[in-house]
Amino acid sequence: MTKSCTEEPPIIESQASSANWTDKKQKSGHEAMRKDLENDEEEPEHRLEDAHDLEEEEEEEEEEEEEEEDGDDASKPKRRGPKKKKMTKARMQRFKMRRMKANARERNRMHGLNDALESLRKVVPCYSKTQKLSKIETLRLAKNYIWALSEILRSGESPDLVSFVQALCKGLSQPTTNLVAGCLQLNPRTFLPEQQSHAHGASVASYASIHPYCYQSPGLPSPPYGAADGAPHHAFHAKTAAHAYGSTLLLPPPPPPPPQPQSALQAEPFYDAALADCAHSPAASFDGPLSPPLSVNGNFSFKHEPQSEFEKSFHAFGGGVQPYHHHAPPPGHHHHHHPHHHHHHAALYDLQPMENVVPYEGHSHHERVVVHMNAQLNAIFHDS
DNA sequence: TAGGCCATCTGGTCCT
DNA sequence: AGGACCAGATGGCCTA
Repeated sequence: MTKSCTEEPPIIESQASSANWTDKKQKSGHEAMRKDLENDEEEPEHRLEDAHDLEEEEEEEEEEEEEEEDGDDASKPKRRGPKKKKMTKARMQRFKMRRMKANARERNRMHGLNDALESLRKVVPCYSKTQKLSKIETLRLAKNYIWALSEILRSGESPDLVSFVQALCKGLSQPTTNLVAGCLQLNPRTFLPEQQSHAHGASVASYASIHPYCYQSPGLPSPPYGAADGAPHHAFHAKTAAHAYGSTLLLPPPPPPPPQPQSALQAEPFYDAALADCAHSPAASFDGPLSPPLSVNGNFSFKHEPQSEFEKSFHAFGGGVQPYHHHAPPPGHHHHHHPHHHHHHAALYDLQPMENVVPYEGHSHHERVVVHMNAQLNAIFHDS
């Protein structure tokens, strides 16, 4: 099929399994698909019978081959290198079996990879079960996020929210940028140069103070992955950032987002997922513990690049560290019995809430969330 | 319909 | 030899 298989006809069975996958994909989740595929792995069993029967055939066929090959050698000029054995039925079967096993392994391997990617999605800002980031965007966002966190750890300073989001979104596609902005409850319009001033007051630290998981920590830009990866020309300064990020952050002008959750913004706000996770048992939906700030600390060996462009802009723009006081919410904080979190920070930080961001409905675990956040911020801002 | 994303198959290479 | 890893190819689905 794909490559010219001179001696191997297409393996039709495997195609069937592939079709199986894609069909199921539409209906149910990956889990179901995976089960099917696991069954598919067993498929060799019923084929094993064939192979088994052929085992006996094999001997005789083997002899046949020899004769045939001898004949070939005699009639044609000698070929060097490994003989191309004729595909007997038995050999064909063995080949198929090998191929099927290899395919199954490869599938599993890719599933493992996807699982890992999924767990990465969960620890990166902006996790949504309904609207997943693509693989590539997940990796990009993760990279930006890591960079941002490490920079914060290193500098001990917290950038303003706009800069932070810009940093996170660096190099991301526009839809993803929208998504991230939405998840962080930042109106994409805020990115527009002329509107940036609105959000400048809000530091990432203060924002984080009400976003536990969602906002595991504030962050800074990552090396532009579109450009030379090693050369950090991060412009954290919002003004320069607006240019540096180019079209990525320059979202299509104002048209106020539709009232109903749409496309990129219909994803659960980042904190939705986070709160949900907080609300559930520790196991939640994470494969392992959400990488806590401390482990971040432990894992990072941030190379201090003295006065990189990034640093300069970071220091130029970042607010100081804002100690976290979760009992003393910023002015304007209205405590509802069932507070909608986006209302909270919208009021608190003068951010422009996304009109079409789905409000979080399961706020019954706000307290826990706050505790989480507290711990995280402490870790981020005091333990490093 | 084109382009993006994805899952899978496949053959090659390297490692154990 | 067999498995892991990789990259190219292919085809399906979805969306703008």
